[in-house]
Amino acid sequence: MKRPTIADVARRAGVSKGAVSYALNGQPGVSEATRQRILAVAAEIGFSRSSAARALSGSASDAIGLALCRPARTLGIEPFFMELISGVEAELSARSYALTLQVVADQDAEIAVYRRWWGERRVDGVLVCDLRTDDRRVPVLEELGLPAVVIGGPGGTGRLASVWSDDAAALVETVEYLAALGHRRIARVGGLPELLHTSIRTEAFTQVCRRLDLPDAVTVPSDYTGEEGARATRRLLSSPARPTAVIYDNDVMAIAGLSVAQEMGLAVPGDLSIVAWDDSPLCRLVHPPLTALGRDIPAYGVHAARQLLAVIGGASVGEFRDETAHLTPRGSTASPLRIG
Amino acid sequence: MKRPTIADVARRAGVSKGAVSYALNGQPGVSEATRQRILAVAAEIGFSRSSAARALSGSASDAIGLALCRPARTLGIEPFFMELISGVEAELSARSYALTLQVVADQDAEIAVYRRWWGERRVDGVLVCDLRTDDRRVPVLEELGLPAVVIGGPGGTGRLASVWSDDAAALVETVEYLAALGHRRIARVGGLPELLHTSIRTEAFTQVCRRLDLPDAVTVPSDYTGEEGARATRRLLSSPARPTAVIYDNDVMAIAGLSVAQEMGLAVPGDLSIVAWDDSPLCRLVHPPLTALGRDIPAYGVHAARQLLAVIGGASVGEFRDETAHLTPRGSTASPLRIG
DNA sequence: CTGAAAGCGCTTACAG
DNA sequence: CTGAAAGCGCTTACAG
Repeated sequence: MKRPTIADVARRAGVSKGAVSYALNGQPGVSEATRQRILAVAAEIGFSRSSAARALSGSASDAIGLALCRPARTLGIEPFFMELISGVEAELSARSYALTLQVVADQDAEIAVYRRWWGERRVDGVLVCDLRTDDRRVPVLEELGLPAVVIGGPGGTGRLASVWSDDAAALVETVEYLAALGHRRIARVGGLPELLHTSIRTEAFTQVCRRLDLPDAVTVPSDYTGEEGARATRRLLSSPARPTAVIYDNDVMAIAGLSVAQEMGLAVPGDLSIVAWDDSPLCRLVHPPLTALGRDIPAYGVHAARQLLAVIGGASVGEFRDETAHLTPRGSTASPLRIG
Repeated sequence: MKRPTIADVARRAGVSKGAVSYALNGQPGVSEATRQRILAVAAEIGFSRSSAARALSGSASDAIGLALCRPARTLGIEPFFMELISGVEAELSARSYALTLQVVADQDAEIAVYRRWWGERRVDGVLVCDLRTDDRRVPVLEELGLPAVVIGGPGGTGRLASVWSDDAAALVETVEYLAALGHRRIARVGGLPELLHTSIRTEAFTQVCRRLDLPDAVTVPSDYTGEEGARATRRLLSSPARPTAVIYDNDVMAIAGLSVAQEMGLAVPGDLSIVAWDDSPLCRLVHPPLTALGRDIPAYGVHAARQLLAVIGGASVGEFRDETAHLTPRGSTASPLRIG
């Protein structure tokens, strides 16, 4: 059984194929009555336009691309991407756009995917994640002319549109909160050092600690996995002047840190306060629940998708500053116990 | 700057467009020398075939679809889907297939998406998740003739190909293990009751408990969220004959259950043993680490994708039985303490 | 407001 | 083994 084409609709509605096309695209060229009749016929015979034929005729492919460059093991465990995707989807489905997903091994593979997608006209634009310091993907996308929105920044996005959140401000708020509780030795377990937002956080951390005259504002680099988070925590808690508070760059590492503290016989929050970035349901599941920096990630995805659709639509789009993460104090932070 | 077409390659290589097409598709019709020359020219000018034109000419669209019908909040927190997707991707990228993802609100929306995808020739086939008892999607896909592989079963998949794992066997192994430790009152916090694998597990649970002569083999239905997992656990632990062991249908609920037990002053595993399904890094992060039922989810995705590509290729494909989940004992299970 | 026609970039019989 | 040509299903100027 062949699927109906635009010619079937035209024949059945007694009009030309062109008229059907205009009616379907909501363009002038057909009377309102004709348009309604055509739409009714199309619905009746279950017609939907071939996306291939549309794309070939110069229309958009009505799909956007998202290439994810993270090893499978961290992809699964971090809620961030799925939440982002669900937001992106919400915006795309509303406009009948499809999302093409591709997991890539490294930046070169990612760049090759962009070239292929654009060459094949498979996507109308892409969302770029995990912006790095001095990111090689940015100039390639600029050169290709592939519509793109970078999720990250500020800065480092060249002439590409972007959506970002003020991580520096969120970090400062957190350190000030811990300092107000009486903490003096605050450490941080950071994310992948090559990511731009990691260096933005690290820089902000160093500066605010200097301003508040806190010593030893050490950041231990990590990779977002629980194993590395645990290792970094052990190292920090074994040091002679161990910190009384640790800020983690994601929820998984924070939970691993909590476990390590308990293993080592340290009370949380009595002996150690813990703050997690990327608030998630996980933070509320553990005992004590974790104080966390959170924001609406699905909404972030919605905004990114909206920006991209605007770029695809030909609009001149710049930076969009999303909500700043806010701190939700829970049971894992308190004033440090007086020692001796 | 226009992107190169097959005509550009043909002109530059001094052959017809047809020859280029044959060369690119690895079909007979061109000599090996010519093929190499054509391929070299194509690479040189950065040519890739328009997927739209290919699809329109009757070739495959080289994309498969995955519609996910879960609320955003559970999508993010469960590693399962991301792990599955990373496996699916691994198989697809190797064959240059794209993955089109769509998050849908309910089964009707999902069915509409299948109809649209097929009508638009946007995908060559689909992967179907979260199989339900008496699933309405199955007959629709059969009628449409859309190549599909159902992830789930056994049973309930009609004439569609499927990939499944023997949850009943895994559950029996778990109950026998707990019984061997001396547990008599074992409960279970189940997943969404409408999912087929939930009812398969529930049925297996009831039967093995009867066989082992264990009383009160109660299953509390839930929805995979931490909140519901916590609520179900509170209910179980407050009952007069509280269980000494609980099996959870996912990791998130198990972690929530652990938290509740600790809140209520019950020692794990002394007073309560906990087993989590869907072993994940999370299970190793908490304290004590959770005994869990696990299997290789990315591999499951690889197998599902491979099956689907076979179906698309016209092969007659049936059920594929994947690895059975195996139990990894960790600190959350032990013999129950003798009660006074 | 409508109809006939060209064209998008491929694939694939069909002659040579 | 190669070349010329039709056709996939749309969109969009271009005449009427």
